[in-house]
Amino acid sequence: MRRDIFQAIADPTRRAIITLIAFQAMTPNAIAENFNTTRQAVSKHLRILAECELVKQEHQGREIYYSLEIDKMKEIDKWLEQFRKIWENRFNQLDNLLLTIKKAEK
Amino acid sequence: MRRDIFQAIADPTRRAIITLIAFQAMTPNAIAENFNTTRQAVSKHLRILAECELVKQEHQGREIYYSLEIDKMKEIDKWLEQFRKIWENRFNQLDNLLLTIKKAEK
DNA sequence: AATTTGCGCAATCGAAAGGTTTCATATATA
DNA sequence: TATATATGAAACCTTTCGATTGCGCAAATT
Repeated sequence: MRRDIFQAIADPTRRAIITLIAFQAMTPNAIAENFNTTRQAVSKHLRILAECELVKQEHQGREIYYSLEIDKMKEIDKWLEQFRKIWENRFNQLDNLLLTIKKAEK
Repeated sequence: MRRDIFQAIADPTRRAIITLIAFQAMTPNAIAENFNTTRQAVSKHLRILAECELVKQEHQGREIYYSLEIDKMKEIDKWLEQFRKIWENRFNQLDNLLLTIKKAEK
């Protein structure tokens, strides 16, 4: 199935996993210890994250270390870009308003 | 049901709606004209967006104008913050590497 | 060689998602 | 007042999601 990064971060457990492995690679078992679910459930989440290339695997013996593909996260940032322009502009408008008020006070 | 902004933006149609009404308020009918679904389907999406306060309504006679609650979008940005630090740091590391190479060339 | 450990995969299940159709209601228009 | 229009809500259906259970396989350990 076609996976999407926005769909990937929709699930709270997956967001937690992302945060967890952002700084250090971890095995499925180690990750699962942090949640109230089975290892298999975590494994499924990892598969979804891997499908949309949000995580990368590093095999080491029988263990698999998962780590965050940080560049992929930029895609979310990229989508936000269009809106950031708006809210920054709003802020400028507020600036202008405050300036107008100050002028009026003089 | 408890709605979540990340769940809200998981659906591609909802993301398109968000982009559509980011700059100007629109009625459900006008919004629906842009998609290959019924007005009722769009209405459902709007309800979900309203539930997590991503859109605000402005009643005007029998019409309802929907517009984006831009501040709510910042919550996504806020979550991204922690990762932005990482990828900016990566960039600095690359900078340092390039610097080291330059030094070595001398 | 036998057993334990780490892992992914497949089957199954209940809940939720997203869509359509049908309706009820309020406002505009004839 | 009768009719058309804009909208939300409810009922229903199919697909997808997230979780569990049971399994098989490869690597480590005994």
